[in-house]
Amino acid sequence: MKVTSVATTFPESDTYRERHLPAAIMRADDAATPPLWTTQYPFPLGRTLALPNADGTGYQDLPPGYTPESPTTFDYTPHGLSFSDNYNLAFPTLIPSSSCPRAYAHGLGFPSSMSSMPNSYPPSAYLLEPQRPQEVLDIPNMSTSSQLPQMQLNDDFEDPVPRAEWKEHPTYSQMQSSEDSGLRSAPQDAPSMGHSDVKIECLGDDAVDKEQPYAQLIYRALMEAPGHTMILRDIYNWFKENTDKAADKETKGWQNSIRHNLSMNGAFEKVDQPGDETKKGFLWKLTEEAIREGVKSTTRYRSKQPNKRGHRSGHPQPQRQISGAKGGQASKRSAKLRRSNRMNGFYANPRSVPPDGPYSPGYESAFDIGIPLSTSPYYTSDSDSGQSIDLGGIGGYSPGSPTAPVHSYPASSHEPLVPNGFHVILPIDPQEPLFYDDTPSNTSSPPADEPLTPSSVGDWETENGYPTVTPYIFDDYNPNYRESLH
DNA sequence: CTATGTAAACAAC
DNA sequence: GTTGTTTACATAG
Repeated sequence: MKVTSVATTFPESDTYRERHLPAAIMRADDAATPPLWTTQYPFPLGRTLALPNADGTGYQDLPPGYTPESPTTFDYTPHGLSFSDNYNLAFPTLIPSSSCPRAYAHGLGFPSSMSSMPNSYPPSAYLLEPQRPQEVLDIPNMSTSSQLPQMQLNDDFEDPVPRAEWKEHPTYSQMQSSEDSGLRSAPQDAPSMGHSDVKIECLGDDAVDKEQPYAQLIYRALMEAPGHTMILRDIYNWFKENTDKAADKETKGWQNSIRHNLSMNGAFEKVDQPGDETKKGFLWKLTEEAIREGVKSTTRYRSKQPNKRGHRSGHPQPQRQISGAKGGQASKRSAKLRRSNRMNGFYANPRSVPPDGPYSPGYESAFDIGIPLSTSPYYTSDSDSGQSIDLGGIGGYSPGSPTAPVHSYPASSHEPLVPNGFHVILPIDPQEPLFYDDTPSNTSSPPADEPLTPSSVGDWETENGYPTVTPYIFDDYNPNYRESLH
């Protein structure tokens, strides 16, 4: 498999660059004249590539002969698995969509019926560039690409609309024609090339990010980051450069909101920052689940407090909490408890619940084997059993490489690795719908927002001997079930 | 009621 | 002052 380059957008922050970019790349990036990318695989100008080592501890050297002026095509088969395979596995379904990730929010590019808020923000809804196969793959392999719904991988967000309807949608036709045209070599055929470009392409104004929730934006930021990790400061910077949240006000509210979302949304986890880092804070990282399935609303991670709106006085209560009720030590304790519970087994993945049950003695504590310090509450409240499926955590954290954590998931030499550090998780049955109705069912079906366990042979969970039935847990807002791990 | 944004209390550094 | 956690409240839909 040939890879011309890996394009991603990096925040301009120096600290970020220093942390994530190899010197050579930084130099290339700094080149006054943007590199000329092959016409076949156009890439964002001024941006460059960073191929993580297979072990995730660093970055590969640029291919021999590479220069900013004459980028070369080189082979890159870190795990003997073609990228098309990766994509194929990771994005098994044909999803039409516009190139605008926010279409759902704006109602652009889709029928109004498709604008309903998804249960989660699927990865590709924000994977604007990083996982776009056209930018990574050597398309000429038509046999492969024919299997691969590459064009549809662009931003397949949760789509409740039957596929039959997709075909009637303009966007779909557009994609079809694009597909028919063969190589998407023409610039106009190429999907959005960079995050900032996307904004322009989609709406042509800065209003784009205004309506995108923080969780999504953070997700995007992290998706663009090597190893899907960033420190808070860089996330701030990313927001400054890519959103209008920061520009809107001079207040610090947006930063608070970012922190709030990082803390409260289970899609984000923090990993320790070993080494000589700024020692200021943690690295924030996307969970594997988030990478796979996207962000879910932060709301669902919030504690289930009774809605007191009915009898509210109209202004904040003078002393709405006792000391330690929130934040601080008590918070940390509870977080730790949750973490412990989580690590205690079934926190991680409902589908990874050991046969003996979540509290099975033999169930190894992921927390003890060096995993992300994931305090992000994939949970509801302290009384919650704190479930989450942070499989990425289990064995997914490489303490020695904060900038490129190894996502050994599933642990295998065939672990698919996308050049920019994305480890594509795949065991999704091609027949399996990407998204599900979130309506709690009165039947035995799993929580609706939970992807159904693939029933096909070869399902990794099955291989692990774990049950494929997701236990019911109670969701914050739905007493009928609890979301397992998100 | 849900999703989201925001303010703020607090603790630890 | 920054970072992270958590609660509370406001608001739009």
